[in-house]
Amino acid sequence: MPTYGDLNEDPLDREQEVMSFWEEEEVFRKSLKGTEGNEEWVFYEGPPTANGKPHFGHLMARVYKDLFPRYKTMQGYHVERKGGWDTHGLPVELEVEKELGLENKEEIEEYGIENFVEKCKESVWEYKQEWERMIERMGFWIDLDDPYITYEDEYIETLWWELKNIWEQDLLYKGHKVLPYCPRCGTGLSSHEVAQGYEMTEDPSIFVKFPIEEEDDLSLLAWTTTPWTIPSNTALAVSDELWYAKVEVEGEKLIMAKALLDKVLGPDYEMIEEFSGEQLIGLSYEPPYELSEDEDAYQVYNANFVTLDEGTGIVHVAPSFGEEDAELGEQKGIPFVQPLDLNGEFTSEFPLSEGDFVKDADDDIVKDLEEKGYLLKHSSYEHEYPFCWRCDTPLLYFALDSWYIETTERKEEIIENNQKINWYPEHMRDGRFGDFLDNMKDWALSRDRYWGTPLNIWTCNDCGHELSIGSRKELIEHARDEELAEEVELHRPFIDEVKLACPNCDGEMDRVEHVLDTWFDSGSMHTAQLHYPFENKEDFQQLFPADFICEGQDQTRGWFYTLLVTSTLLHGQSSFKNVLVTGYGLDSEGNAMSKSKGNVIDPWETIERYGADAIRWYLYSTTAPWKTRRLEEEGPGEVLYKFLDTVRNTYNFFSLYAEIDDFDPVEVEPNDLELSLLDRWINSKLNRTIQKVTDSLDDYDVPSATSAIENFVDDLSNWYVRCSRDRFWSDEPGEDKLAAHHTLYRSLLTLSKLFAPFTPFLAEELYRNLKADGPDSVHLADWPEIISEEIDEDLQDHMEEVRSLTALGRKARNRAEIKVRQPVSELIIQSKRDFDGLSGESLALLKEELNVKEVSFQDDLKDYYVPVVRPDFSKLGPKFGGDAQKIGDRIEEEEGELIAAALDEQGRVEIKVDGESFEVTGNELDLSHEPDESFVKVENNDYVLLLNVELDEGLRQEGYVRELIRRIQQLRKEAGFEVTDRIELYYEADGAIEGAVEKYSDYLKSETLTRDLQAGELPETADIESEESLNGKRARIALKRVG
RNA sequence: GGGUCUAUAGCUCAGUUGGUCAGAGCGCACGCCUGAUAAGCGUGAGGUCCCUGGUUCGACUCCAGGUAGGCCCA
Repeated sequence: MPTYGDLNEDPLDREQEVMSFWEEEEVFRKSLKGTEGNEEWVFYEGPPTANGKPHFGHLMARVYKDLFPRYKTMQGYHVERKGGWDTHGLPVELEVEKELGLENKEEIEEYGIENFVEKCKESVWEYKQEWERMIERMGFWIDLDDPYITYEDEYIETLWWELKNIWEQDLLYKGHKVLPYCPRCGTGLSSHEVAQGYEMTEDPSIFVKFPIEEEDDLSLLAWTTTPWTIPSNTALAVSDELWYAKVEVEGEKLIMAKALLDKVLGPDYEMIEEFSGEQLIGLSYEPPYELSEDEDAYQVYNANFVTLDEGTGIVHVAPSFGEEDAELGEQKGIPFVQPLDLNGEFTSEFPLSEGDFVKDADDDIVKDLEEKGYLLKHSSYEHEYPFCWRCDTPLLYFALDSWYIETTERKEEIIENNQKINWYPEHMRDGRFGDFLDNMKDWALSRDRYWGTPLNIWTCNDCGHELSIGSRKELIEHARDEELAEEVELHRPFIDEVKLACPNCDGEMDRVEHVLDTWFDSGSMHTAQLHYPFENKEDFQQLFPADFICEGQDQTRGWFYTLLVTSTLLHGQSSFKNVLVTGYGLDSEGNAMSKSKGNVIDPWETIERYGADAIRWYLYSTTAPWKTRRLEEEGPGEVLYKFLDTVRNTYNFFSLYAEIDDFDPVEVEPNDLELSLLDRWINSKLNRTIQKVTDSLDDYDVPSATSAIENFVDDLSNWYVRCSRDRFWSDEPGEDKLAAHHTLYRSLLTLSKLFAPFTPFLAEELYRNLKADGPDSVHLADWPEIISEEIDEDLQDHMEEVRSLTALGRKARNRAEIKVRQPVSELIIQSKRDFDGLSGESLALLKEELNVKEVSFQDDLKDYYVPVVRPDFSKLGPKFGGDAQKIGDRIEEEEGELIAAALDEQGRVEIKVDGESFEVTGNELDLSHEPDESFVKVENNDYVLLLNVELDEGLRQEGYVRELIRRIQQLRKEAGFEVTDRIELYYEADGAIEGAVEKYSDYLKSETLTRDLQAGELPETADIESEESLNGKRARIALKRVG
């Protein structure tokens, strides 16, 4: 005979046990093995970097990254889940620099690149265990035994193959563009990196005068927040669409935009003349620092970026700083002055600040400008400025040698491929992501750093020929030293040792020193994770492209973009078909969580309080994946107590009676069961739920799926079980009881499968406690199938009527202040709609739930209503003056029926007071119909209910007995009796109660499993005794267990 | 400055092509129910559906413009 046992009360115990089970039985591996050969449903892991700790935000995407693969696996797909680690890049180098106390690139090179790179390789695993522990603890199934690792030679080899492919398509080029540059890190940054570093900062705000050569004492007024760029000024820009003005202020003449005069100069200026910006174009001016001798320098140009938003309408242009400046400079051939070295320090070209870092030179430059009379105003200004996203150094724009992928060449195709991607939410496709594609720039691919995938291009020292190497084999073929090429690690500095022979002139070729933007690493994982095309050619056919990826919205310009670009260039299509974008988690105040604010939620704290299932369900059920949400620390707790515990209790109820009755599902032939109304109802609901959950998940609509499950659990626990309780504890084994057991069993077992992708631990325990046959783990089980014949909409609607009538009936009881344990004689129902009424089982159910003897349905309730007449003093007063009050009183005393009859016949009524007679008409009275006092009336939009509230002696007696039974049950529980224990019952009470007990003794005895019932003195040997007040009557009762 | 999302009860959130939708859960107050219950049920308090205009017979819903916040981009 089966034993079921209770579910663990402590979720932490449960989750530990389940984890051990998974590990011992290798359930994850079995789930992959079991689906081998089936259709693939391809998932790609966006690789995390393990040199930082995992935090709560990482869970936001990862819960979904686990949910869907589990779901699809249960549906029979084979879902490979290869883990991955992102290992290269500046963040790693910075960690190591910090650890070693290195300040800049010179110090790194002094320390030795080899040692440095070795440290980087260690550093990327710093928090690997922390990550693994978290992933395991949260029940995330992903293969971490055989992950792809972006720094491994094989991975790099594929990247080289890809790069060569791109090279051969003529899409890889070297440019000399002005690039955002971090002087501390010594490398250029790509646009997606710059984007991450905008920060509010306070800078000086200065208005600088640029004297015009053509006219004495006349200056153009320009504004800047970066005094250190003034030495590099080589042009001014105005807009030909704006109006400018010449004004006089304190004896000097200035030109600036007319609209901004008041804002900049205040009221104390004198207008001289106004003109279009066009007239300024081409003017020459005298710069404060004349660092350029170029003829084209120091002139006024037209530029469309000039606005009236801030400043003076005249923009100081330093093409070496600022992207717009650089673009204008390029267009107009404005000379480029950059008195800075690669560390961001002024060179001897600008002696005033030689050796100073740019930002530190601000004060000196401002002071100098002031002394020389170039400064009009000086204050400070808060604005956004790009900083290096890693080290917080302000970025500069430098013209650097840099390698690019010419993505713009293939822009159309990339955009086209994006259209084929299913984005969740949909607006990402044409919204944020589509916008980004529309504004596409070539991908600045190279970095002047150390720890990264080396760019696979060698240049001939003699003839300048460039060669792209696409594999180790090619490397060996071209290498001067074959042995070295065979063994060399594909990293700096080792790979730099490999010299090639130029195929053109046989000269010596050196590798260019660059490494790659690390986004190329992760963005190429669709191919590189399999070491394709060097291995796994067949697997690649199966595993490209992905059906599903899922990451945070911050990956829009990151991984999502690079995945699409690389796969379009290499394979002509997107590498993912469906992408689920997850939103941000904010703290309870609505602020983004950040280390600096100290408001980051520690996931471990939450896990150890509520467990992984609670966190998972909380995240799944609160809102759509892509929405920004406020995370409440108590959220998972509510989920646990309210929802998961309800599931546990429902199961425990089943288990209790199933064990008492030796219920064995294997022995049941479901088709032979005689199902009750409730059974058929919950079966219908169950199938509907399966359908809803399946549809919702197929649509990546997670909250709809969870809410369908929550509704089902509510139906099961609070209606099915609640109404079926007596079926379970009835003494007679029989068909009905078996049907109840089996129906509940089936609901719970199916529920465990529906739960499996969401709350894998609870689902597992539930399943394993229940299962009679089938696989050992719910995660090896099939997703439940819908039996559509069992769905009965009419039945569901019908039950809704019952439930709604029950609720309304309880409201009536509440209003009448009669508790449910007190039986009442009748309930009369009038429906406001077409309604056939209830009969049979559903009627019995309603009577049972409302504890009412008779229920009748009536089309018309007029028999139950009596007319009620009330005086309307606003009418009586004016008419009868001082007599109005006594007439009113008299009307109140009179039978409403009589007055109503008189009004009906004659339209008026004689009221006699103190022998005087008054005539009152209908409109001086308020006539209404109300149920007589023996009824309480309630109604809603659908029904009117009349509850008969008159209690006769018989009903009262039953009430006492019901009350007594309830107390006895409570005492049984307090005494710790088993539900099957028989008892002796002693009582001593008021006569009214005694009479009731005698009358209903059989009922009382069977409900409380009483073998022997005795009135009189309570024995001293009782196990428990108590004095109770039953509906105001005193009773003492005692219980003794007799086994 | 641009794009995008969001704004509904004290809190977290639903509100389906404009018309019984002003809602759920949590929290609070009172009552009820309980051989499974950290549960459940009923009632009540609590709302300018961010603001202002517009379209319409009718707007939480559609449009425009603002305000505030998140993210992304300049």
